[in-house]
Amino acid sequence: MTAPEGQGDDDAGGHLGAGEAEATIAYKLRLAQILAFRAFEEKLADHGRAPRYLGLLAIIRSHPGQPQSRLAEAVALRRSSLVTILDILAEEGLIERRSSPQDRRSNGIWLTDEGERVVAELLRESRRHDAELTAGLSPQEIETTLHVLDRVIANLRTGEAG
Amino acid sequence: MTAPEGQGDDDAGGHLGAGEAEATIAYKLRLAQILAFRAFEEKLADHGRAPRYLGLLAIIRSHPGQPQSRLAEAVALRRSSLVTILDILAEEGLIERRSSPQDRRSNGIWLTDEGERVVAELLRESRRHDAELTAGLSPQEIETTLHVLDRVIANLRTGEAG
DNA sequence: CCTGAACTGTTCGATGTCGAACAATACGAG
DNA sequence: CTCGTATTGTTCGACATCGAACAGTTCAGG
Repeated sequence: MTAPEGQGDDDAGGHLGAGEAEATIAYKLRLAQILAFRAFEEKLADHGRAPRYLGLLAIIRSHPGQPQSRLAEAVALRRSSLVTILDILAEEGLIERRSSPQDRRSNGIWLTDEGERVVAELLRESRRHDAELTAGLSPQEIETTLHVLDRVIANLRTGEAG
Repeated sequence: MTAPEGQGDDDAGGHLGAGEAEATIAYKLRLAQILAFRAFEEKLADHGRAPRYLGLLAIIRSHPGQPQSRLAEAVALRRSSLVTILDILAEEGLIERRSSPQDRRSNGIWLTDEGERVVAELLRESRRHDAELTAGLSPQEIETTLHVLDRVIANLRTGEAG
């Protein structure tokens, strides 16, 4: 019943499907994420690099003063990758590194006032963006999907042996 | 009810959440995709670069002989990115470029016999991987999520003005 | 106190993806 | 046929992310 196109047929219009691989969560997840991320960034191309790192910025807002390593885990990037990112966000005046008094190795990361302002605005945009993504879907379907994604993330994180 | 941690609290254990941004599909989508892709690649680190491009290979298998530009659209990458990828896959002996007789600009892309073999094996692995991702979830929840992701992808693709 | 293991942020080289440009080819309007 | 436009694969420079290495720091055990 769910055969968007005959596999192997040289159909003229529409997009190519992946045959049986298309039935997997991982496959659709990747496709959807690439397209969603791209669309969001293009729509806000005039907002500097903040849109790309909105997820990170939102975490910093909810958890001010956390060390970089903790933030890296939260956004599923590597400590080394976060260095450059925070350099950029600091240069754009959105965040601040304050060296921790308790632990001289680590920095606490904080939003600047400008950062707070930008994040608040971009979060509004992101809600609008999400509404576009999910057009034509019921609130129930969306809620189920959020729940499933939570579980998928949790399943993957328990396997994350440092 | 769904408050994994108090926002703003300096909770000791667990992972940091993104506050209100966490409620969006786009945010969870990105997190889940990064973790899933990474886990799959690490598990199959000894299989060359095929795991990373399994989605592409599966499409080629289902639609042999398609031009590169078509494949690029299907996997949501750019034409220019696909050139290097196909170079690698050709060098590993998994695919073949055959110049089209009808249009001397374009190449048809085909799996080699080795490619067919590798893809078949990796698709088995990917099904196993997907089962791990979705552990603890009901078939209904998974089906709903697949449906939602399909719709999200469709919504994003209609906006893709060339 | 001392010493070694673990953790922090950082640098560096390798690889992946992008956007803008390009030559070759196809094709439609006249 | 002819000319302009669109498309195809490609190259190139910019940027993002990674893994491996590193120095500085913390801390537990002896």
